Amino acid sequence: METCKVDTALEILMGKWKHRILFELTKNDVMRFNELKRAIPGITQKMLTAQLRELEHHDIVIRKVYAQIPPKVEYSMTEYGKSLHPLLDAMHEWGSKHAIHLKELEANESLKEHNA
Amino acid sequence: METCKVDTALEILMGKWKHRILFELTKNDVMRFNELKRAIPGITQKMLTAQLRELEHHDIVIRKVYAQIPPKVEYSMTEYGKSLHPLLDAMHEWGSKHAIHLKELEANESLKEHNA
DNA sequence: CCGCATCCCCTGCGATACTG
DNA sequence: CAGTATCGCAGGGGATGCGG
Repeated sequence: METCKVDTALEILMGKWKHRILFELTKNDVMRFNELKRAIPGITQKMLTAQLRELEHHDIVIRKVYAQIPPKVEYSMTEYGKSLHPLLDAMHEWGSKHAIHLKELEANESLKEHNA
Repeated sequence: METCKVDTALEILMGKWKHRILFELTKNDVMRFNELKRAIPGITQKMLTAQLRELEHHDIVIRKVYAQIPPKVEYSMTEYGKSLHPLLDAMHEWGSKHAIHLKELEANESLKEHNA
């Protein structure tokens, strides 16, 4: 195998909010629209809808509509989407360690500036 | 731990070419500028430079300059950057499987269109 | 409650040309 | 060989308002 398939994985995560949505859906198995919106500070309705649609289109997330008033829509990960869990966990773990590393870097840089 | 650190990991990979660069640098331990450029079809000099600079700034990649004419610059991953290897592998592996899943999805959709 | 439509801005990226 | 400098555009994404 020669070609790089990392981008194929990244395509799924691409977009400013997709990973946050997935992160929430790994913590809570099933969530309603506004529940997600509240859980993700800063996201707009437009973006939440758009990103969810893309995830749905990629068969990562499933959308369940209850025909009632007021409307009720539930989102959850598909069985296939759940195959992303280990990956998300790994990224989360690496990210946590990197956050620490970042602080060290910043500390060093402010030292340099201080000495300059 | 409550906050999502997946984005911290994604920040490293963000940008159209970063993952490709890292992918090459996992295959070949150390590469020269033009060697990378040749290995990554479609990338421009500007982008290659920019992305390398960011990776360098994040302490993922190291840049070694030889003071000679013609110039010679070598890029390689830092020890710290190598901690990304397992993650990149995992993404590559998931991506490979997903590429197959994608074909099934497309097949289903063309079926739907055909029946419509 | 859930979502679509519209407008607009900003930046990521490409193309191209120039230097030590 | 290994970069910088400049220009320009497409589209991702924010703000806002309407609709079932």
